[in-house]
Parts: sequence; structure tokens; C-alpha cells
Amino acid sequence: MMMFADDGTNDNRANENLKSLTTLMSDYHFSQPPESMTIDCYSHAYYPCDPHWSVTPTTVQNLPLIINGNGKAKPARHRTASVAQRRAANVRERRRMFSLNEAFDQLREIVPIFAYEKKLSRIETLRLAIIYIAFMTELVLSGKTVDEASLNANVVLSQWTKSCTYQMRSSSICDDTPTSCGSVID
DNA sequence: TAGGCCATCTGGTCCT
DNA sequence: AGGACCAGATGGCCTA
Repeated sequence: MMMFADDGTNDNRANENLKSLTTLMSDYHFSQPPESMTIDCYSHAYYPCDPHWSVTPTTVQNLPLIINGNGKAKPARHRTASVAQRRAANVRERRRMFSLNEAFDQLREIVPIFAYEKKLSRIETLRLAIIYIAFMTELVLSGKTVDEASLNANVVLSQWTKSCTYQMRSSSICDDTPTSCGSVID
């Protein structure tokens, strides 16, 4: 369920998201739950009523035990969130994801791409960043002088990213590790 | 039309 | 108790 209007282009998505977020910060706007849902259900229509959530506080005496990572049993946490609290959590989550996407945008500006006319997806950005870091590390460890490195780095890096982005697009050469692209410093 | 990508909602867990 | 973080689920949009 899309809560926001989506113009369908990546170029405008960030601005649209920013506007949507700004709107949400000042005036919550949520779709209403279907009439078929009970009052105890939250606005999200995908989920049925969860007995572990309640709009009214209750005791924890009758809650089921859950086993945590240490193998210890403890009472399931009874969430006594109101609809307003759940919606506030949704807003926080949207804000968090917006922040995450901002960081991805910053990373896209840093990672060099020469042959990629399309905006890098998040996973492509991460993979290319990993490879880029490996490349620069290898450059430093190669023992070349600063002048040699600066003289050759752009050329080598350009050729390398052209190859890598092309192959990344057509298949998944960089799926595994940075070393899968091989050494680029000779 | 299938698959990839993304935004969003949600509940669980951990931390303060 | 509440917030941050995370992963699963879902639906919309876009592209090959």
C-alpha cells in the first residue's frame, strides 16, 4: 500500500519523498482502515489483529513465554501501544529510512561511475563502494609514489569502473567479494 | 509479463 | 516506557 503519490521516476523520487516527509511531520496523513476491520486493528490492512498488541493496558500474567537467544524463557512483551503511538513509530521509521537514503545518495556521489547512465541502486552502490575501497587500498599498498598513482589512477580507475559497472549491470560479477573483480593495479 | 527496486507498515529485540 | 534498529510482508512502478 503506497501512502504517497509516486511519479514513477527515480530522479524525482527523493524530492517527492522529502515533500511527503515534510507533510507527515506537520500533519499526519494516513489511509483509513477498511470498514471490515475492527477498531482494534491498526491502519495497515495487511495484518490481522495481533493479540499481543492492545490499545488498553493489561497485565503480563497471562502472556506466553518466549525463548530468547540465550535459551531463557521470558514473558512475551505486551505492547500497549495506542494507534497514535503506532503511527508515531511509523513516522520515525520513515524518517530513519529517509536518513538512510540520504546516506546512500552521499555514497553515490563519492563512488565513481563512468559508464552507468542509470542511477545506482542501493545494492549496486554498496557493492561498487566495497570494490572502490579495495581498489584504493590496493593502490596505496602497491607502493607507487603519489605522482605515479595520481598519474595512473584516474585512467586505470576509469577503465576498471567501466568494465565493472558494465558487467555488474549485465550480470553479477561483483556479487561476492571485491577480489572477484581481480587486481587492477599492475 | 516477470523480475528488480523501492517505500511503507509492522512487530520483535535491544538499548537508554 | 519509549526510541532505534532490523527484517518480513506487501504493493506500486519501471524495464527488459
